[in-house]
Amino acid sequence: MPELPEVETVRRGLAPKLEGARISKLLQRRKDLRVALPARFASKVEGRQVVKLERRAKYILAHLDDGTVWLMHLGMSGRMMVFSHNEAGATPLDPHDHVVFETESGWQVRFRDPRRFGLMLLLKAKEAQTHKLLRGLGPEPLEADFTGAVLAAALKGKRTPIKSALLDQRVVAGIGNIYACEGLFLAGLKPSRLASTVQGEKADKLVAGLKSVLNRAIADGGSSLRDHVQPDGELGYFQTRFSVYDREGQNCVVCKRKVRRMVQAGRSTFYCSHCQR
DNA sequence: ACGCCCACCTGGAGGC
DNA sequence: TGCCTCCAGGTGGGCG
Repeated sequence: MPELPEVETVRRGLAPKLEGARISKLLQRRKDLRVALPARFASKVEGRQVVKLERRAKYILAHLDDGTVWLMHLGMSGRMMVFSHNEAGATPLDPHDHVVFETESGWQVRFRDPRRFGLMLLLKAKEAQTHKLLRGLGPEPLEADFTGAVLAAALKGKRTPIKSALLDQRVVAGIGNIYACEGLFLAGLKPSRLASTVQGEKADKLVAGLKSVLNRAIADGGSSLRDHVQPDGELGYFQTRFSVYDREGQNCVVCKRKVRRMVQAGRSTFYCSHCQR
């Protein structure tokens, strides 16, 4: 599911409702997602105020007023849905609404995740920097310090296809299957190219391609394929702008030759064999 | 240490 | 209509 642009879209949708708000009630409808939910989850969150919502890679971090960090990941099929008090009353819960919480200001948020690959954890303030899920993450691709030289250094010696390397969250954080394919297309790089050969100008172009596609996707509210919707229920529409992803057999937007699909490390890769070298 | 493969889940789409 | 197979925005663990 959700990659960086979708997670950022969710963060931006939740922030106006949650930042500064106090959690009045939390309902945990299932004990475990990808990992066990926090013990005594409700009692640790109820009464706390959300100070700030932050995104790191594909994680959303809700900083609470006691220093706790409420860590959320949407997995493949997770979404956040925001309802006003009245809307919530008129909308029955779905069997996959695993965590439901309310703010004193009258919002209800539902975390719905049919496949349950997502997670919610509570980290103590000190843990937040060192927790194993966050510790090894690579640079944020939209930060100014993510440059061609930085990417090139991370790829040095990597004997894996560049497509697979981009999915490695230690190399760069937040890229998933869609934006790896799209970024490589924009950079004119063949997905099967050995990662270690992406150096110099090639790395510069790849960084530019990734930043460009991520920024445009965020501006469009992310890509709504199967599960992603913005917290207010609006669909993202970046999927209508894909150059290669999910376009097998259709014409390349640049050269009009057929877009191809192959499987790398068990994941579909879409590319144009003429435009990408 | 590194790279590959699988498992973890559910649901939707398409074929017969 | 129904059943069966394949596929899906992720990721961490185990294996060689």
